[in-house]
Amino acid sequence: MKPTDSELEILQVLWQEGPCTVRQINERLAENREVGYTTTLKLMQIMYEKGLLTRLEEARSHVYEANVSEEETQSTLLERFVDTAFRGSASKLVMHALGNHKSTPAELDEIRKLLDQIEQQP
Amino acid sequence: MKPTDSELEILQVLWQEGPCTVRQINERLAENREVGYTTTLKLMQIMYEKGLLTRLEEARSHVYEANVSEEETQSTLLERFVDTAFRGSASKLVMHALGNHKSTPAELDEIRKLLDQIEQQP
DNA sequence: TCTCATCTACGAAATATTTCGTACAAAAAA
DNA sequence: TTTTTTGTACGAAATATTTCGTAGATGAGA
Repeated sequence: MKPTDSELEILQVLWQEGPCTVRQINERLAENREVGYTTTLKLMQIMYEKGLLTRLEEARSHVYEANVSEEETQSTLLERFVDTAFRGSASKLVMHALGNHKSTPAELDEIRKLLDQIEQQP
Repeated sequence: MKPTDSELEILQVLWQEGPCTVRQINERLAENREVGYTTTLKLMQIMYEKGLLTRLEEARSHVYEANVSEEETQSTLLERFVDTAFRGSASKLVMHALGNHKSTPAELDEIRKLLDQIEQQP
């Protein structure tokens, strides 16, 4: 399941904040760009129909929760992205990403450790 | 300039093959999925108007060429992708990419060298 | 010359995505 | 109780993207 750009924006808020009402999401989105309440509502209803979100209808204002994990979504999107933008070459993508040196030394160390792990497997 | 998915598909062919006619592109695209000739033509005309492609009109069938480099396009797309899918964390993306995809030992070595380079800069 | 195949241009349909207005229910405030 | 606020549902407009049909030009071959 590939979320659209707007859907991903909503998922990001839910992954960071946990369960939210439409109003809460809308307020977070509105920090960055202008967006009407019913726009956000409609999007979340669609996402609910698609199974991207679950919701509790007990209170008058429903509480929504992400029904896909951040990790799994990132993997899905990444796979597609590697294919379409980097012709399937994950290492090329990695080089590019590291090339824009925005990573801290600690992060670089973590990557190095991961490399060690991978190379030590037979 | 962010190319759409279809536009990126066409750019990929041009980056691999060099200058092409619409027919050549269409044949390459048709290897993977069904797509009409005029569909490809129209897309390439739009890309020309946007400045994504240049073209030689000397022959009856125009010869198109990419007007944006693969590298620069990858950087643009990557930056956006890191932000939307990985909240701006390039290192998280790298970890995912290395974890999910199989890279050859040679590629992993290259990455390691790049890490060395980055860390040795003051 | 007279088809026939192939090309461009371009309008418009088809599809996908995003945005919003309106109707109506229910809680909260006056 | 009456009014105001806040919520859902949902149709449909607005926008973006993709697809295709048709018209007309041009060159190749009969």
